[in-house]
Amino acid sequence: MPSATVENYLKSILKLSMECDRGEVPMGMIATSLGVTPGTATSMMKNLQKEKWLSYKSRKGVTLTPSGKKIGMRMIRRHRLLETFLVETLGLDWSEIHDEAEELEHAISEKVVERLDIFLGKPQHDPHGHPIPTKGGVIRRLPQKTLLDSSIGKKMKIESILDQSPAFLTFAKKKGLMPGRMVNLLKKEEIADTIELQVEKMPKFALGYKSAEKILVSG
Amino acid sequence: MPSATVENYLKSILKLSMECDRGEVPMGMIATSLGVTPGTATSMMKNLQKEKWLSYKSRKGVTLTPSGKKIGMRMIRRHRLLETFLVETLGLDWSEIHDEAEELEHAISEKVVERLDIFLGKPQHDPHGHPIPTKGGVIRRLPQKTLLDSSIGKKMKIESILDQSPAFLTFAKKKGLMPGRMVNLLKKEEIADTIELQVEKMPKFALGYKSAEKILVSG
DNA sequence: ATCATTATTTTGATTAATCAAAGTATAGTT
DNA sequence: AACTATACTTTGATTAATCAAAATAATGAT
Repeated sequence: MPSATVENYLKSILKLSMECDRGEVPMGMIATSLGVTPGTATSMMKNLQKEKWLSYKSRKGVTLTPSGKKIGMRMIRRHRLLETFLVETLGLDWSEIHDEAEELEHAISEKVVERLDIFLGKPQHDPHGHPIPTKGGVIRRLPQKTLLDSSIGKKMKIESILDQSPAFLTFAKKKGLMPGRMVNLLKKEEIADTIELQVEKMPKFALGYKSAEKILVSG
Repeated sequence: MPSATVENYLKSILKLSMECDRGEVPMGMIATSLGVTPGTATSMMKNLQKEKWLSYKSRKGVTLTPSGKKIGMRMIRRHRLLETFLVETLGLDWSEIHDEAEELEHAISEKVVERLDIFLGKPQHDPHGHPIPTKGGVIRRLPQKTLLDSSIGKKMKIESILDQSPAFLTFAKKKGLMPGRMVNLLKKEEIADTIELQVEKMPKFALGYKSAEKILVSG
């Protein structure tokens, strides 16, 4: 039974290893991602290795073992199911659910997670559009690309918003850029560093390249 | 922001002070109720006093301050709302909800508690029949007595089961002795140390005095 | 009142998680 | 190759929560 702290380390390491992947996750990323000093991260890695949740090579980095990955995945599943519950059932706002879920994910039992999953109708995505891993720890992934890379004139479904900062989320919401909506990329203005787009029946508008890369679409 | 441990101490002390009340709650009860050694309890009391959550008199015992009572009440509210949610919404069994709620009550935020309360329709009682304190920390209490003390022939409503052990709960459930049901005390057999009773349209049966004192009724 | 029992407090140690600051590699210039 | 900056590790200390066992007080029976 890992502590809440350990669960957080394993979840963060799993996420880091999925994003910026190069076999090993370097110490520095772990420390910043968890908001601890590098020394704390190092000493924690030694403990996690002792428990066989990961393998740690000094000044190289860290790779999760299957059992470590399993715990990390479990935490992601819990987090995303909880976020879904908080929005769908309790009507909390998109922007406030992350911190709530962050606490609850350590307190909820396996049994309650599975009941929640059934109650919610086995959702595939959380309110941010992130896929919810299965009980077995598998992420069923659609082929996705960023809005910037999608083809002009083809209607795409918004899958998720990568920048989860309250500021960006609020902006995105106002423009209709929410998971599930259909979006049409009208044109790209390379020189102006903008794209023009239209979400369903809303007015068209422009978006910077940087922001367009924060929107994942499929279809 | 008290830690989960502190929340547990304050909740337990509040409960003890409501049950066996004599002004001060003695150390021994606190230690056993929390499953720690007496020494641990003593040193904890000193910390809690430093934080102004209670006042501690050496070899006398402990009384909660208003702020300590408030935290204790908040935990009871959370616990009972969570138990209600687990049974009503997720369909967990009566006998398994206590431990789940015990964990979740420390992780849930004020906001989520209140949303949950609304979602559940502001229930007055948890599934065991225990009253749920209001947000302000008030327990609205009906006049209640034990089944043993109720008058013969008068139909009473079962309010709660005092013995929450799985064994007793399972037995009570089988016999229909559940909060909300109407019960009729048919006769008392002082010599045999039993009462005879009937729950709604179920067959009549006998119950020992000791067990009859574990059922709270009103009406 | 005296002594034994029980209740409580003290003391000294332990564990998990953390930090600050000092030390050591590694990588990237020049 | 030498040097500097960055990345990482070590060391020593701290805090909250706990225990075991020794010390002390209170209670109750003789």
